[in-house]
Amino acid sequence: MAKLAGVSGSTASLAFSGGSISSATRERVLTAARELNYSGPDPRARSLRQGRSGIVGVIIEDRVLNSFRDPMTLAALDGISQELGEGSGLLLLTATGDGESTIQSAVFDAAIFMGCSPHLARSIEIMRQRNVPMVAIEGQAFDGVLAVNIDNRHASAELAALVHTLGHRRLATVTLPLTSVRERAQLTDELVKTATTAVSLDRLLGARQVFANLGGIVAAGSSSDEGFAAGMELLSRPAEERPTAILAQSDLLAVGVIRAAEALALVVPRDVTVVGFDGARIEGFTDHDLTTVRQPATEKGRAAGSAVTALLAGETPGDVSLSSVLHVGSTSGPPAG
Amino acid sequence: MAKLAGVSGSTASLAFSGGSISSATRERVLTAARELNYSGPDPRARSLRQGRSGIVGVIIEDRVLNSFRDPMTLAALDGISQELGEGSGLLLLTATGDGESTIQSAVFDAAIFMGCSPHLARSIEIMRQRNVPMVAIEGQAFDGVLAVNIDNRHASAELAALVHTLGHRRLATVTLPLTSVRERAQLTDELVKTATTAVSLDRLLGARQVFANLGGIVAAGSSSDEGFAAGMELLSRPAEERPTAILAQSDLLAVGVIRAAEALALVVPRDVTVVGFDGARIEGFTDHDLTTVRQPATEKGRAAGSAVTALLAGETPGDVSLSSVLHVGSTSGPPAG
DNA sequence: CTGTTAGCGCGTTCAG
DNA sequence: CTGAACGCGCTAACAG
Repeated sequence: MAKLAGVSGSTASLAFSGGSISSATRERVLTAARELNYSGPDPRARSLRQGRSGIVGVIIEDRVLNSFRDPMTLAALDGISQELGEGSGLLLLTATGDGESTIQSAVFDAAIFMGCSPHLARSIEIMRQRNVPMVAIEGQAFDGVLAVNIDNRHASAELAALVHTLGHRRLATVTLPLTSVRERAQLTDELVKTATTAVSLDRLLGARQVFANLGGIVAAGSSSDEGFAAGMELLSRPAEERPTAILAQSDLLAVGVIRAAEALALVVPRDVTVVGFDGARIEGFTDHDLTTVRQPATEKGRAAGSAVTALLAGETPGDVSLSSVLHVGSTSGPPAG
Repeated sequence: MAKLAGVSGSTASLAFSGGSISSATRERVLTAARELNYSGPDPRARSLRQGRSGIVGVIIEDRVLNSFRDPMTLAALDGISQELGEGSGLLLLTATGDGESTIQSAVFDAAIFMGCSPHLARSIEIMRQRNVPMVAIEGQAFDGVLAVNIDNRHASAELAALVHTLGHRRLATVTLPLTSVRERAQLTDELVKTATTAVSLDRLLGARQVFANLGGIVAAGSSSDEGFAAGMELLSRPAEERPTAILAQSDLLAVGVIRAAEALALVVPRDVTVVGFDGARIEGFTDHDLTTVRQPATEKGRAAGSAVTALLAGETPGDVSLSSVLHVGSTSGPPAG
């Protein structure tokens, strides 16, 4: 025990954690510590004793690269980080949901799920037993998990209504992945039934409030490449069959769809209306002003962070619901003819 | 002690950590645990006892958003995550270098610095005393910190040589930030002297091996907006004074410079040659094939991850140096006239 | 203001 | 293969 050296017992503890102690003694302790190459309390022991580690777990279900290439997810992470400050670290855990992951053996005081599906039910169960506060950002509702959501369904319906008002009747959607499978596919009812990703499902259901049987393509992720591929598939048809409007579930997808349209010599919005979702500022997309819904991405993170803080302080904050705002840009217009 | 319940003492430990134990007993322990709502060993206590937490700290000096908006940094993080696998979590620590940050009190077994400056000297000192293995990705060399680097200087010189060979003699550079100050500025010798960011400095020095007094602008970050602003500043001059080539220290900056050129009605590469650095796939930048240097970004992360694994296993791996490869695209050409 | 005592929850001995 | 004792490094409470 390094403390017994120069001075005394656990008075050292106070010296390091800034307890009430005479500054003379504190000096003595600190110099003694230096001579003995003692660098302050061991974080592990401290966290055992205090029952707190200052770590907040952030659980994502995909690879790091895929998750944070999406500007909205990254913004949310940034919001969390801002709100929690330098006082606490963010423990990034990727849980694909298969076996026992680190999530069960890792040290953290609270958990934030970012867009996670119910695959993690078992992990959640364990954390609940341990009394670890949990917050889910746009995840499926779970008992004992505080939810931070945006009005996906409503906003999506609003966007669809706009398109409907413009006069469009034959349209298609490009959705985000509905499950953890990352493969492009036709949007079928069967697929919808097995959907586990709340965000995608809500946005779809919102759109279907206006266009009941809306079909289209499920993308393998949120990128303009995926949007391009889906766009090519949807728009490579004779004008009479081709959708006159496409609802993409993210701005990145929408940008890809627009590129596909241009590659097919179609003019947006004259030949086809394209709308997105997110309100992301996309590098190099300056030719058009995308019609979309702007969601408060950073705010989601902040709200989650502040909820965690409150929960750790023993308070009992309620669910949070944030709202997005419609932005009518230049990529939507009445159908041709 | 939950264990004393259904069965026995600390035999439970073996049941959970998979020690040699009769599977009958294990079953008994596990069911008893379930009934008692005992969810396995407490991570905090376990980590104290074992001296291992399964957590690797990743230290960045900027906001989360700024750091990971850069595709290279994100790719490196992904590489780390891939290499370490689900077995260990990544603890994201933002250390601006001011006061005592979480870095000193956080629980982790090893640390990876991503592009960190010597501001963290004190933190590093502490971790060294604690015997926490450290790896730096493109950071300044530090005693006891394993370095994972790419050949910034060499690659930059190679790129500059290409431009020189093409016949350019009047040029400018747009560098990444040289210090932790995020402000656009003229590149002065004074600024270079106070530089703390190894990457930027190395790339500059490499270019100066070919163009001795190369001047230009220090950007406030790696984004096309910054590149645009710098490009406007450099290119808004009469043709006789205007640089005929611009060396940007990142692809995002280069893209911005090209946009600035286009905004000024200059044609690339006829009126001005623009080269980047990174080899990033940039969303929506498809008109040009950027002349640049492709660096192995994911590899950097993997190398760091694998070094950490080795260090934790008690091995003593050496520094890693990865090399980039020149890519001659369509944004470079001989000077006009 | 300082020193003493008693665990935090677990992994590891060592004897049975 | 099991059960009992000990200690990891620290800190909350209390006694001096």
